[in-house]
Amino acid sequence: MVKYQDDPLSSTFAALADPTRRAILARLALGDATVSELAAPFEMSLPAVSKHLGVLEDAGLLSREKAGRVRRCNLEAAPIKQVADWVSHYRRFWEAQLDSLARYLDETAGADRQQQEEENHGRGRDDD
Amino acid sequence: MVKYQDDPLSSTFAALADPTRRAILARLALGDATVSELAAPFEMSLPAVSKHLGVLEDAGLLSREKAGRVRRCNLEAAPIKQVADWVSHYRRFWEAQLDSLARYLDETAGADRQQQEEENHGRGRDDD
DNA sequence: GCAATACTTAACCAAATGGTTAAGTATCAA
DNA sequence: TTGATACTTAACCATTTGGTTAAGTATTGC
Repeated sequence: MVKYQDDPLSSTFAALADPTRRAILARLALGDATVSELAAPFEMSLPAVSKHLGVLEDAGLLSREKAGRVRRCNLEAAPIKQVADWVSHYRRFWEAQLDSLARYLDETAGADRQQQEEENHGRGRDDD
Repeated sequence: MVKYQDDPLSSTFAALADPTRRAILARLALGDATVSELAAPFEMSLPAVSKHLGVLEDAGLLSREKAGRVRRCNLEAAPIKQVADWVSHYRRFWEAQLDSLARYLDETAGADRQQQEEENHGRGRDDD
């Protein structure tokens, strides 16, 4: 079936699709750490964490340098920038939603305010 | 093993970790479309596309409304905004890298240029 | 009503994922 | 050199994923 291989964005998204790995990245955002330090907060075995680190490393999100018998892990943000770039193409869509909400609020607040109570069944989004 | 279930960010990332699904979203960014229209560019079977749409819908990235015997699919950008928010926490890292790269280039271009060839084993990243 | 259209659902398969335990490797410390 | 430390690798397992084909379900048009 052969997935990704030369599809960096897919492997980045796949790497990020796991809460353990995102927690590891969050930890690394505070500063570099050894494998044991990264593993400590999790209940899973060390090999399991090691695999997660492998996935992150394959996705280019993490680099490791051996220093004696410990491996120092560093966050590598470049693939996240790729994600940010991909995401940016869709920004207008959620902003459009906010825009039309704002426009709606403007309109109702502006001219015909008395209509508000008659037809406040409108576009009832209040979870933003 | 029970994954995600109540981890929207994970299921969003997982949904985005497939080029077919990202292509579908890109198509939907041009306007809504029926299932057949979405399926047309791909060589895979219709059920396969249907499954992809199911994954996107489960992740909240797509909504479908039945109109007669066709299903109109719409892009839903809210989960992508969640991704953008997550990503934003890491923005400073790639900006920092670009900064330090710029600083490094400034330094090497500036003062001691002759040292470059003696120690260009340094931070040998050239794949940016 | 009957056939075509536009799907979805079911059943199946191979490969990938995420975990385990056990064994291996490299380094430090005594 | 021997043992502990810090991992990684191997082998295994259950579940998920992404595809297939075949069958099922609405809806439309004749």
